[in-house]
Amino acid sequence: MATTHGTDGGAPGTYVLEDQPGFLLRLAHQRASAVFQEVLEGRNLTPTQFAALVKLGDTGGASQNHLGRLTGMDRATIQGVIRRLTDRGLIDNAADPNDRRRRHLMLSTAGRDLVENLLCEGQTVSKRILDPLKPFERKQLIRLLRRLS
Amino acid sequence: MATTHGTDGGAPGTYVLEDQPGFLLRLAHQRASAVFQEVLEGRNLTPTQFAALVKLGDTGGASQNHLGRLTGMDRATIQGVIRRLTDRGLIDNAADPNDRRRRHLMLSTAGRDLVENLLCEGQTVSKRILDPLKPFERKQLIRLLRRLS
DNA sequence: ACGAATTCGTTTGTACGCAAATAAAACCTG
DNA sequence: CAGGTTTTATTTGCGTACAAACGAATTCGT
Repeated sequence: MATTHGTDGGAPGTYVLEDQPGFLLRLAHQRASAVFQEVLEGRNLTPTQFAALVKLGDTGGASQNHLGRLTGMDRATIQGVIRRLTDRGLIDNAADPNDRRRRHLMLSTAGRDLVENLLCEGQTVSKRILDPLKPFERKQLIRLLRRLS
Repeated sequence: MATTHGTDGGAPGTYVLEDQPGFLLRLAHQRASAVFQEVLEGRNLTPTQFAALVKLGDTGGASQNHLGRLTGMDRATIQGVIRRLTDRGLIDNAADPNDRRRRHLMLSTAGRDLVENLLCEGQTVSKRILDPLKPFERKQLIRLLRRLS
C-alpha cells in the first residue's frame, strides 16, 4: 500500500510539499540563519560575511572571485559582501600588482582579531542548529549534506 | 585521537567551514533552487511561488498571513510573492467579508490548471535534488531535515 | 461597552542570490 | 605581435528574507 510519506512518489495525485527536499532545505536554512543571528546578536554580521572572513583567515589572502568560489557566492554576491566588510575595516582590499584585474583581499588586524574571537561562537551556532538531533544523526546529516552539493 | 571532521569540536583552534551545518545547508539550498530553475526552465516561477501555489491548491483558500505560515514566509516576504502571482492572474485576491483586515486568496482557474501541470515537474525536481544519494539515504535526509525545523 | 492588546497587511531599508551586460586586463594562438 | 578568447570585477534588475514601524481592524479583559 502507498504511504503518504516517502520519496518514491506515492499515489499519482499526491504531492506533499512538506516532504519535498527543496522545501525542507529552504526551511532548515532559514532556521540555521536565525540561530546564527541569535548567537551573534549585536555583532551585526551575517552568515555569509562570517564565511568570507573565516575563509580569508584560512587562506591568508585571496582574490575576490577565488574567495567567492571557496564560500559558494557568485561574483555579483561576493562583491557586495566584500564591499561591506571593507567599509567596516575588517578587510584590506588592495590592487594585485601581478594582475591588475584582481583585488587582493586580506584580513585587517581588526578582522583577524574579530575572527579569532568569533570561532567559538561559530561552534555554538553549529551545536545549536544540530541540537534537535542525536549525536550519530548529526554526523549522518553532515555527511548527507556534503554529498548533495 | 581527534579527527579533522565531525561535529564534536576537534582540536581547540579548529573550525572547518565546510563541515558546519549552516554552511552546508546554505549550499544545499542553493543547489536545490538551481535544480528547480533548471527543471522548470521557461516557466518563470520560483520555488517560493511554487510553494504558495501548491499550498493554496491544498487548502482551497487562505488569508495571506496564514498562507505565509504554511509555506515558511514572513508577512513582508509573502506580500511580494502574492502580489506577483496576483498580477499574473494565477491567484484571485478578494477582501474577506468576515474580517476586513484579511485578503482571501484562492487559485484562479489559470492557477489551478498550472499547478496541476506542475506537480509532475515538482516530483522531478525532488528526485534530481536527491539524486546523489542512495534510496535509503534519501529517506534519512528527509527525516533529519524535518526534525531540524 | 471601552480601552488595551493582538492580528492583518503594507512599507521601508538592508542583505543575499543570480542572470545578464559591460569594461578592463590578461591569455592564447596563429 | 595582432586578434580573439577568457578571466576579473562592476553594475543593473528582479526575487527572496527579515527587522522595524505603521495604520486599520478585531479581539480580549474588565
